Amino acid sequence: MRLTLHTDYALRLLTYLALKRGEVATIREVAETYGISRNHLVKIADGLRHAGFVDAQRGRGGGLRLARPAHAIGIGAVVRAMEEDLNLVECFDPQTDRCRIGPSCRLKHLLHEALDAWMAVLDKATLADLVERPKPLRRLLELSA
Amino acid sequence: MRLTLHTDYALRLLTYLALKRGEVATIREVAETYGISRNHLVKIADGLRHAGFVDAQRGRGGGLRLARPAHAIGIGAVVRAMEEDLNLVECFDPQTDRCRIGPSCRLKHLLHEALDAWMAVLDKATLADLVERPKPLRRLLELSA
DNA sequence: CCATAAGATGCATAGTAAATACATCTTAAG
DNA sequence: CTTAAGATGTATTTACTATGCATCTTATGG
Repeated sequence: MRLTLHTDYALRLLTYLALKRGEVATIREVAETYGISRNHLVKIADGLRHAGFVDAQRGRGGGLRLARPAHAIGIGAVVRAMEEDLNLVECFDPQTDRCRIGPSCRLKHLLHEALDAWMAVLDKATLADLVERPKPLRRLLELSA
Repeated sequence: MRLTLHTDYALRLLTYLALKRGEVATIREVAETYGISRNHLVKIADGLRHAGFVDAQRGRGGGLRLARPAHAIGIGAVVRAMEEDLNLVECFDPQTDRCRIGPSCRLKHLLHEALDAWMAVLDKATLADLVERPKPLRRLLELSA
């Protein structure tokens, strides 16, 4: 059980933007800072834009910034937006379910319960909580204090 | 985020064995009943045997049976045994962690918390809970009432 | 004691999804 | 009108999961 890198990188990007305090950051800058693929991050930024978490400005001097204050960006919401497939098992999706005992299986309920518990934890936190202590983070990212 | 089919099939196999009430079932029989690959199920049965959930008897008249009563088989334990990789993100594993903000990142803690909440739900249930109402399940699997 | 039916094991292959790269288009600033 | 930025679509690579196949080991029954 893993989250996709998409989700991981999306949260890193948002963290970076939160630490920028409203200034724009370019995708290139963020990719180079974290040492990850610029092309890949483009897709992720696009996803975040479509989901309404970031605003993008094209052209010279452009870049990305948070579309809302950090405390208004829930971590659960970000995960739900980026993680396309939260079907833990085949039978979560009626389209793909081939399991014979589907109708009477209690496992599905249990796994749904577990997933709800997982999401509840993520829904309690916001991006602001992730950058509560900005100083060490800004140092690690080589952002001016 | 998905569980592997390994885990899914392992739980189906255990469910089948629980419904057999101590009688042996062959891997072939279980694979054919669920309509899944026999070869694949062999591997899964082997994993369950190594983890101590089932006993296997080779040779004619052999097969699988639960190594312990259903109420002593925790669902969380099965998931932990079958799901090799519970590293939700890169930074969960110090071996693979390349993230620059690792040391100060609060996300890791949050995701660990969420994973604990998820596991807590699974740890509360046992195989016995999954077959609490055996009749409809036995009918769906075409096991004699 | 041998034929057969079962699991055990290891290797090979296929299928799928994620990650990455590349090319081109659009937009805005100076 | 040049340059720097994001937008978009396609192609490729890679990794992992799932599956298949071949062979070995073990036990039972005739």
